[in-house]
Amino acid sequence: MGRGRPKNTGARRAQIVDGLLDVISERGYERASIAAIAGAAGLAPGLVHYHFKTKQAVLVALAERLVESLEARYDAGQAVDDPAAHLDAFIDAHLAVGEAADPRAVAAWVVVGAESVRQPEVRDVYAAAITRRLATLQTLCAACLRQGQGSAHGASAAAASILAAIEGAFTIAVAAPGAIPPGTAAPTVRKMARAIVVA
Amino acid sequence: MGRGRPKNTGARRAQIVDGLLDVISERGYERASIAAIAGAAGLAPGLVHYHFKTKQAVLVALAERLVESLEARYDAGQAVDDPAAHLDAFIDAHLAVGEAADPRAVAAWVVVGAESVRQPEVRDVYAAAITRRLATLQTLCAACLRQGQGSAHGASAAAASILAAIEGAFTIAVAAPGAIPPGTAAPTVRKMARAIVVA
Amino acid sequence: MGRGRPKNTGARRAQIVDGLLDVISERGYERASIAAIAGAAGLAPGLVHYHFKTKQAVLVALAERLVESLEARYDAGQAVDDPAAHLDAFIDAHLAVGEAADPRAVAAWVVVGAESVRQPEVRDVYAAAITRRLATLQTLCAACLRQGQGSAHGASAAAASILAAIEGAFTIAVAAPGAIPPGTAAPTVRKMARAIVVA
Amino acid sequence: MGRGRPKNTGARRAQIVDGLLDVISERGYERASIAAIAGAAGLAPGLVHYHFKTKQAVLVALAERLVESLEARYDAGQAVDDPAAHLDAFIDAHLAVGEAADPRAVAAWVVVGAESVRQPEVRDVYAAAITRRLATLQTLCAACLRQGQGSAHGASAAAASILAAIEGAFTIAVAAPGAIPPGTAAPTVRKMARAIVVA
DNA sequence: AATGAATGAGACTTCATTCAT
DNA sequence: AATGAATGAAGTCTCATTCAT
Repeated sequence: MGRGRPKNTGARRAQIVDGLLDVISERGYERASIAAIAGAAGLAPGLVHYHFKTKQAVLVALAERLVESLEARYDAGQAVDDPAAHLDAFIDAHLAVGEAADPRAVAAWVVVGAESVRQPEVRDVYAAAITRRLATLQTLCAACLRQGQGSAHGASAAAASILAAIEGAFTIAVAAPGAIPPGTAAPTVRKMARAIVVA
Repeated sequence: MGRGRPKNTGARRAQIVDGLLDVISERGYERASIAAIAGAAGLAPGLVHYHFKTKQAVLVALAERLVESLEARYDAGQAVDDPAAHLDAFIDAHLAVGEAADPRAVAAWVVVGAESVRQPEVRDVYAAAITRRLATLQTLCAACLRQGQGSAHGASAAAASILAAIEGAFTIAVAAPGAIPPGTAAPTVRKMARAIVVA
Repeated sequence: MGRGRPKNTGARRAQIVDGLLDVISERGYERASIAAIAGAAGLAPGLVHYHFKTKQAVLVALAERLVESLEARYDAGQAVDDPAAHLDAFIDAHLAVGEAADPRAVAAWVVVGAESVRQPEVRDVYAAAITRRLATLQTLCAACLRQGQGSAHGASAAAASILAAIEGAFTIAVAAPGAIPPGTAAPTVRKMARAIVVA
Repeated sequence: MGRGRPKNTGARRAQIVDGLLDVISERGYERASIAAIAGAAGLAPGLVHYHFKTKQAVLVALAERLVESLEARYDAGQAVDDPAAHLDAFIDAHLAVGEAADPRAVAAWVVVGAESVRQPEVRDVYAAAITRRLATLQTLCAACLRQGQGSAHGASAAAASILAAIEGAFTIAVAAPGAIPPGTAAPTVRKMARAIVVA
């Protein structure tokens, strides 16, 4: 007896998450029906619930993927030794996404943030990502501050400011497009960051 | 004249908007059914559509009220003459809301931002508020910069950074509560603002 | 003590029936909400149920008015002595309405016919009108036939044909406008009538 | 291929249209709620919107079916060569339906005519059917007239009269049952038709 | 694994009717 | 007589989920 059909669960799950990303970034979560997700993924509706127990599970999977790809993008740029350069790289990793690389991911991320207000499972993923990035940022800020002023005092507040500016730039880019001229968010936030970790 | 039942639409509309604020801040827009809104407002469900044409119209009214109350809060603090003090007042007006005064309003504002991704009528209100605040901030930043460095160069970028930090602090406060220690957002952003409009 | 406010029930009722005629002829009975009727009549919604017990009563009143005005139109043309002329006058009285005089009344009449399928009270009015007109027509046809062929045989069938042609012309005029060129219905049916009551 | 559940949309759609025919002919379109339609069809309410996008689409499908069956009924009787016999066959095809064969279809057709006053999509179907039948009738009348009087003059008016009489007989049969004795409509209209295409 | 039908709850919205003023 | 608010019961439609094939 053969082994039956080869498993392809991983690929199918990815395909479905892609479908949600498509729909969510164009029409929001409320309009992201199972049928719409399946349609965007090129699959039959019934298959979604074969690979995911609930619709919410798809959203959580998407949130996880967005976080991973953001973090991967930053990790990729880690070679140099200058703390200030690291900080710039961190900001670019996030806001480059926000402007050029993948507007769909940004829109989806904003929606995930909003959904996390009410879906605890989503919030867990979102909050964990925020916390992790805050920690990373704090380390970077501390290193910069030590080099500049000799002490790491204020690193936590600086990290919070920078992360808030990044997330806020996402929100504004999606909800009030045009308010911030394209291409200016990354340099602006870089400049702001330097101002507070050097002084 | 004076015959017949007196009108009370204004009061009822406010009551309904209150109901939406209640529900939205606790359970999000998706769960804010007409029945839930009416229940929170202590009214019969049918009344909602007597005073508002659609559910979206209630959301728009709520968005408008949130904007108004934010702007009123800032306007109330306008007496001094020092540009830096004005900038501080602006930030406090927003982030004080975000932390102490009315967490329901902050949660609702974040949801409005997310809904505005897909509902053009909501986006109009949201984007207009962002644009207006950006303009105000830019004026404030320009005044500060002229006092400090003699020229207003960079006022636009500074304003964008500050507003992004404010909006981002809202999002994070709602979606990842605890990531930023309560009470620190306002002073942190104030410090950041000073760093970039003085240097 | 005075006599209080002078009664104006008759005028108000007519006004309300007018409102229904307006709405029904433009949007059909299904869309004829009390609010829409009152709006078209320039009155407050609550007043409709003050003067009519139910919405259906308004429809019945409208049906009665339509019937009356049709019959009045025919009666007005009754002076001559030639039976064939009377028959022509009868047809013109109906189809002139159908084409030039008042398209609103025709549309309303077609809707009344359809509503009478399901509302017994409306059907009573409609069926009574049909029956009455059939009797009138039969008399006219009999007179014509006697003059032509000496006997009234076939008057009943002739009357039925003619009335069916009239009602059918109404329906077609409303539901398939353009199928019958305007202005041709009356002469065509007149010709047809003459063919069957003379031969 | 062959895997998965087989499609059955065609059969289900027909079943649902049947349900609407049932309800509409007994209670009118206004009472034909989705629940009532589904109930008459023996299906769950949700299924209706799985197979039809809107309720109106069901009505349009019903209108199309009524038209098809009428036209099929006439086409079936096309063998002879005598134009007058064709004309008789045409009339019988319609009015036989109206009297004996399927009173439900007649009632439904009258309602469709009334609904077409306000629903453009329904009107399209209805008007197209009227136009097509008018064209057919005109050809038949022209053939009869040429045989009788040598010229086809008046064929158009004759066709309009006959079609109006047919549609009117439908309306009267439904809305004022009993006004025309059962079984007399077809011979009466046949006689009328002969009178105007022979003279 | 996959397809697509089926279900039933619940959403928004409309509206006839009643009622307070 | 008149106004306009209030109610609650439908109605249409959407959709996550389940299930037969």
